[in-house]
Amino acid sequence: MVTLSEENYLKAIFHLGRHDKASVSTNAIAQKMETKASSATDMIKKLSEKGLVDYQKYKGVQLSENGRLAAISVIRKHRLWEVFLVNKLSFSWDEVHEVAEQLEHIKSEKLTLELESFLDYPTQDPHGDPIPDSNGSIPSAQKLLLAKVKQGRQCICVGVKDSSSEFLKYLDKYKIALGSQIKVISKEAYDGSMNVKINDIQKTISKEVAQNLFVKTN
Amino acid sequence: MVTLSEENYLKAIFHLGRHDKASVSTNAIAQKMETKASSATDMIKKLSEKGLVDYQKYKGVQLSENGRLAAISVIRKHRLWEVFLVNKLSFSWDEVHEVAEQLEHIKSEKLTLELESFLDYPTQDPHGDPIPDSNGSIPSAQKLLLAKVKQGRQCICVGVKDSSSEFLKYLDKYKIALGSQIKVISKEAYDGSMNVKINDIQKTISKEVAQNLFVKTN
DNA sequence: CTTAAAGTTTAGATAAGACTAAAAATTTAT
DNA sequence: ATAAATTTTTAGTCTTATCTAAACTTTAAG
Repeated sequence: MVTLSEENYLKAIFHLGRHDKASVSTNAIAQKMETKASSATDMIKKLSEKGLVDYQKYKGVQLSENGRLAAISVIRKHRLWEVFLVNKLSFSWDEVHEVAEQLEHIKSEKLTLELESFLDYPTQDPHGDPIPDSNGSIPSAQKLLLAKVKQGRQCICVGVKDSSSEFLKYLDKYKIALGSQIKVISKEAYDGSMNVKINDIQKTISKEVAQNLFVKTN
Repeated sequence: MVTLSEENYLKAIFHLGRHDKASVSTNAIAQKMETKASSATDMIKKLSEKGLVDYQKYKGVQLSENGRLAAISVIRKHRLWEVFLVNKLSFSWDEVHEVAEQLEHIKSEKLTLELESFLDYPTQDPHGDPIPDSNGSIPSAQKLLLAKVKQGRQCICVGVKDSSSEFLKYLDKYKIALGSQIKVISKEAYDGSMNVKINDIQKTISKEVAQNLFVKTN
């Protein structure tokens, strides 16, 4: 049995180890979990004893195969519930996180499968993040940051890197949503800002925004 | 903040104190919670300090107004989720309890309200139990046990007293569901069994079954 | 009305998960 | 290459919810 707390740690380790595949440091985990390094060490030991992570003292951890599957299962449920909250109940994409953090821990294989079917097998959550399937495979989205898009190119918004409520509200305010057409008119070398057309409306976008918006070029 | 464990105790006390309004004994609570009397005492003290129950040593407990509201809130969520599982996902009425026991603890007022709206404001769960509204009022169902129905009377199945998986499966097997028409043909004084017509099909029903089926006479 | 049985509470222990403070290992800088 | 800084671990404590065993109340029997 994986406890609620263990699930949260596994999820944190998964997210921290996502990009570079070096091992994840105790401090990084503690920071993500908003706890102290000593607490992280305690939990790491427990996860290690349960075979969910590979751990060597002072060298950080990596998820084992079982740990990875457990983490992905939680992430899958989190994202499915987010879709439910937005598509079926009237939550907006900046309101779903906290509730999904609770719902992701509900233990029922049948529930997850039925929910997935009820939602018509969505492949991404309201922020554009991919939803793992029941085998733990994660559909890879070939997406890039808007900041990387060359002048003159057209693209489609497919996700956000920062899914904080503040950023999502900013996007809502300017009618930027998943699927929005974005054309890069010009880029300002000085501050990294961009001149873009979003759904045919011209707007200047800061570097901060461009670095937190994922797009797909077409 | 009411913890998960506290919520479960409050729910247990609510159900135990439902019928007679005498105070609920420590042992009864311990038994319902499948724990020891000493553990129940500990929790009772905690609930008492939080003002959720009225407690006098050796005299049992009663829910305070706040405790009652907290218990009802949990029951409301439990029953709404059961409706969701049966009406929206394809759970049968004997499969919902365990999952609803988890879902009932999700904390989000908005979620509960939106869920209720999504389900079109149901007034009872799949077992015929009333769903409290957001103010904590419980619609009273004027129902009685099938065992009490007089010979020759016609009635409608509106709920179950025993919602164990075994009983619900028995009912499914003989096509007895909420809304089924039941006519009492005759009653056997010796063993309390009954001869009934259920949706025009004749059947003999044991005392055990008749004492666990709620009906409304018309 | 006294005593035995039943029910309840207290005392002391345990496990999970967190914390503080201090020790140990590693990394960085001189 | 060693000292300083940083990171990580250990040791000991706390809280929540549980347990066992023992002590204490209440109830029931005679």
